Amino acid sequence: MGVSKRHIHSMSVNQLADLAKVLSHPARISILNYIGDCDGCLCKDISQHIRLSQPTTSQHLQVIKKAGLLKSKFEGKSQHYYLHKDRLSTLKELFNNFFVATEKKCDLKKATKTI
Amino acid sequence: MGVSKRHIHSMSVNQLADLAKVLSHPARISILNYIGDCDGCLCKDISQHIRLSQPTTSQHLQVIKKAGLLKSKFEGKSQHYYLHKDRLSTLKELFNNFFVATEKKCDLKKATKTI
DNA sequence: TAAGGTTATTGCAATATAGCAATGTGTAAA
DNA sequence: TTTACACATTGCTATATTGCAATAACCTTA
Repeated sequence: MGVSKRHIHSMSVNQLADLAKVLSHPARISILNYIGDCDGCLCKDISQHIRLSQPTTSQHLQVIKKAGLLKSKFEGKSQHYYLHKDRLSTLKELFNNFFVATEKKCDLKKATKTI
Repeated sequence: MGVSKRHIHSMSVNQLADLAKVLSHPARISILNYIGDCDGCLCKDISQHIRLSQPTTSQHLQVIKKAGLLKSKFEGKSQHYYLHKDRLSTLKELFNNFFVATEKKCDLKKATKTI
């Protein structure tokens, strides 16, 4: 029926897919890159830099933040965005584990074949 | 207008986003997991295992293959799917580089701050 | 050639996503 | 209190994605 059937997949698989989805839009990659360069920057600056409107940028920021990859702090009249470094490390590990596990399976198959 | 504005982003950013998009659906993660366990398996088997219809499974397979993560071979009357290990390694590196670069930026900022 | 098995494609409906203008919300300074 | 600035939310349109039934295409083997 065109509805994504999340429930048939395992927790961990859904979790990885959700995090990949955050990275699946170039604007969100650009935003993460820019905040890395310019820790504590504002939505306005980000939107100018990536050349998308302020509302669009704000929405992307919410998506990234909901996934836990950003922190934000209100200072004066503006919201400052920071990378959530620990969470990024976790994410790095999750992706790495996925690839390593997949590679390992290949190697096991190959080893079994040569016996 | 609701059209994704790829052109405003750099090549490498678009490339990473495209690859993340492949992993952004749980069915595709499950498929990669399963093919890892069962190298050379058939669309029919995969579709039974992940409990999605054969057409749906076939479409996901095309998406993954188009990104270069799968190889396939016709043997007899059936198509056998294999992981493209080299390409997976490249992908692993791409993601890793992204995270490492992002982390490094944070560290540089921190170092500059303490000076 | 016909029959059977496997995969790809097509066509459709339901839902999700991306983008922006307009508007609301909240804070700081005048 | 008013003004000004920054951000979030709402409402909308255009497009993309997900899923399956039906069907086509393809390759074996009888």
